[in-house]
Amino acid sequence: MTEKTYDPQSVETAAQHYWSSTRAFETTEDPSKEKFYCLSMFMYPSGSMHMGHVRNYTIGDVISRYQRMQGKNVLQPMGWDAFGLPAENAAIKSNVAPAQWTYANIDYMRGQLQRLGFVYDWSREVTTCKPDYYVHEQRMFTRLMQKGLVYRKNSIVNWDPVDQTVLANEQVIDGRGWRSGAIVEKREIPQWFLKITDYAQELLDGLDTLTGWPESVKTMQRNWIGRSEGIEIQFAVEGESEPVTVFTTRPDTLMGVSFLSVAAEHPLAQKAAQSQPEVAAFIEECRHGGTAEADIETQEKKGVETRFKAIHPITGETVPIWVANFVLMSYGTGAVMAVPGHDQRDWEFATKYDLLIRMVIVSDGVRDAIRELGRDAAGNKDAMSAALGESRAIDVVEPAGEIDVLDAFEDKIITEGAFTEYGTLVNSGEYDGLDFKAAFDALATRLEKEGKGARRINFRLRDWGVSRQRYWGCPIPVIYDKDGNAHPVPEDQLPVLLPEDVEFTGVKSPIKADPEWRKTVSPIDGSPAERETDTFDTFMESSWYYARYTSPGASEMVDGRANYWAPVDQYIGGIEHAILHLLYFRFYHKLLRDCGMVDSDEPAINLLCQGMVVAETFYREDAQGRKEWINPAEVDMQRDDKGRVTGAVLRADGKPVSIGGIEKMAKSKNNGVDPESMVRKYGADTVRLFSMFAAPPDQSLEWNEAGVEGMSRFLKRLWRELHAHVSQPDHPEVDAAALDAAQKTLRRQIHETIAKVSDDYGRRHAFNTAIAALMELLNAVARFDDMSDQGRAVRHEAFEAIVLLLNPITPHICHALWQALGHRETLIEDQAWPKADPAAMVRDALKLAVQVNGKLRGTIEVPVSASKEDCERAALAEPSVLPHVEGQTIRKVVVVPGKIVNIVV
RNA sequence: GCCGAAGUGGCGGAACUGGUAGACGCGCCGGACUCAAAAUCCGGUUCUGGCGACAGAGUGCGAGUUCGAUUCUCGCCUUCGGCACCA
Repeated sequence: MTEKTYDPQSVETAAQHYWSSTRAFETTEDPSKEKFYCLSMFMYPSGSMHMGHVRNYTIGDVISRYQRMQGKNVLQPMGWDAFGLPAENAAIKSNVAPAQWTYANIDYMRGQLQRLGFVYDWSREVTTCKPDYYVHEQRMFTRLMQKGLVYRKNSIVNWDPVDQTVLANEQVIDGRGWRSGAIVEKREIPQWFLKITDYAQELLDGLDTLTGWPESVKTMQRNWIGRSEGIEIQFAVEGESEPVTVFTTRPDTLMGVSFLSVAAEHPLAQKAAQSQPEVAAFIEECRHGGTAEADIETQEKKGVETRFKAIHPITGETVPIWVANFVLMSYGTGAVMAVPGHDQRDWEFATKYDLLIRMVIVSDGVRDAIRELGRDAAGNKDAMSAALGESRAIDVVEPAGEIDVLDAFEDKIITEGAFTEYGTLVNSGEYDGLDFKAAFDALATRLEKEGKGARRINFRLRDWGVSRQRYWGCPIPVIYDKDGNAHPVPEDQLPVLLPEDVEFTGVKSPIKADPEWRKTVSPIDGSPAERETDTFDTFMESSWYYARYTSPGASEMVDGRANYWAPVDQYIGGIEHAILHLLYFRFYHKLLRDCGMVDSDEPAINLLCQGMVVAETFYREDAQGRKEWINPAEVDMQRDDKGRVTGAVLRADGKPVSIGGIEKMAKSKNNGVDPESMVRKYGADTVRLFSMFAAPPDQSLEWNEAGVEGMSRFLKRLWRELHAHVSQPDHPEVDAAALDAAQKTLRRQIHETIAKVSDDYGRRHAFNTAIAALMELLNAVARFDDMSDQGRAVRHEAFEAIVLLLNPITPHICHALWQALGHRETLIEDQAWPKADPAAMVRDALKLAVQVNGKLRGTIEVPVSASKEDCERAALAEPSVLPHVEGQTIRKVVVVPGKIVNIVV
């Protein structure tokens, strides 16, 4: 049992074998125990694990094992997000069917997970590309169709005119198709949508109940949902029967409207294009480029004037209508009223095309300045200065009056940029002098009375487009009859199977290319009909997998077991999923609830978003200046005698390479480190320990092999020191009353460490500082050379604590060391998390810092019972403090009990 | 462009509720052991000045609040994540 040196491979094989042969992590519903559902985002089977996975799953495994040691019934499942684009790309590249590629990857990666010691309940594994999984998704969709939560409408996609295919945003690079290089066009095709907007308000309100989610994620979701209160206003168009409807959150600026802007896809733009070649040409130009919002928002703002004129709903004035490339057809009504004086984007557009800029709102400062001037025509310059800001005030010629203030402010708006804050209305006829709220109410009431508008709550959130024109996805269960009417596939005909044994050569989906696959009959009258050949967005599968884990084998999507396990107690995944996945996940849970499948309102109580794994990059440039990226594993760093990095060399040839900076681990920069090779070299425990130690879980983690070696040293040292201890003669129980000062001190540190580490695991998820505290404890134990009976007893207590506290992170070595400490039960069976003993943590003296004017000048030690006056007296008597207070008047002394004394002189 | 984060020694990071900045680890320097090396152990290591005691500066930049700011407020800079068809 007492091996001399630590051999990770044999220790880990033995522990893993023990866990799998005893099925230690298979879980059943047990109402007598508190449940804990710990879920890490499931894996895309890309072929091999990367460090991001290791980090994600280590965090999940640590939390699961910790909760299990708290005596809870823990569910930790794993599965495969198996549909998606990369399988199609692999199929094209290596001429292997997507299904075959996917299943082979899953088999390999399952082994990788096991070798890292992650203990999942594999009896609950899900694979989303299998019919026994996606049949439930199809059935759910047909039910949602019947509930009216599904509809079909045209929407815009990226179209590659050369490959004749729809491209994902990722496949559009600088406006061109990634394979063909052709300039991408926008194209409208009919697609299926889920009415997530019906749940917009609930998704927004629900965020307030998610106290265990990071604030940043909730803020991003709130902004994404984007609730705004405003008015929908109809502008009649001269000579047209259909008005243009706009939505605005700033009706107070209505009198400042100097034109309307509509999207290129807006019906009025299309109509203008018929008679105006320049409009047609502009719309054509807008068709180029991708659909990504980032591209649209960063491109140059351009527009063209149409022949149409809109009629202002209050003044009856006519204003021009423009087509503009920054108006999104998918947001609001596809048309906006432009108020260049009070909206910066409109201001830039108006400046560029020389359109009218009107001032209709003034700041409170200007309003106050005018009131001031009304009372006292003198004393004007200061008021103006305050109202306008330093730069404008100097230009004002005295004597300034009310008109000068307004003129100067208007001048500022026209030349310097829009004034976008709330203020007081001017140049607005009967509405002059009103503030935002009063103007909003007055205008809303009038427009509603005249039938020209209505108060409205608008959401930025758009309905979820779930159609994809791809092969490797779940077939959308819809049948089109001969008249083109869509019908859900009847439940007894589900699943609609995706053929797996196909030739996939590239552009066209095999189920679209095959004229037979789509042939079916109408569920209404049995006449010939065709299937939908689009497949679902893969976010569909990842929106409910957590629920399926609770009910393996259920004939429906979930069964009664779902309410035992759901909601997830701890969800762990990358911050990159903060909006899309996590919003669809929440939405789908509400759909499940409304279909009577779960009782809860939200799918996950606590959320932890881990940061990325990054690493240094290295490269050499060839003659053309192209960079050849070199893997960090092949490079040695060079340093000066102060340890500063001076350069790096390729180990193979000893010649220098350039250092390219820290980047996210990626194939493109060849800075990925293979987890498998790290496990072979150092063992899974070391890899797990490093990934938990090097950074707090929510920050990015820099992979550094020297740091990994440090972790390996720590585990070897623990092994050595612990075995040295157990080779000593047996020791008695700890007798707290009989301990000497040094023994007491070590014992206090043991219990302080138990308290700190428990808090770090359970509340803070600060695994890095938990490990640091355990290292400090081991350092203290190693220095503690007391070989007496009580000395050995206290040392034993320390080792037991270290092994138990470290177990969630490095479970293999702890499994072995627990038995080395003489336990007959294995650690996984004992499930005992240690408790800190308050009696062992009592101190009789406290250290206080003494500051003079906020600067540290010394420390004092006082009894725990010392009063504020005692502390002050001791501080003023401290020799290192004296020189700084002598000859000075003491103005104030701040004493913070247990922390600090600050003397102000 | 919009939304959300992050920025602290040579490096990763710590300081949890406004109270001793730099825990722990890496790297580097010095020492012990060794024929030697590896491994291991011990000591040192923010910067500047000083032989030293010590003094001064210091948490991206610039202001502010406070007896006291890495922490709170305002304004900037840089880097990263997301932006609806990558997952």
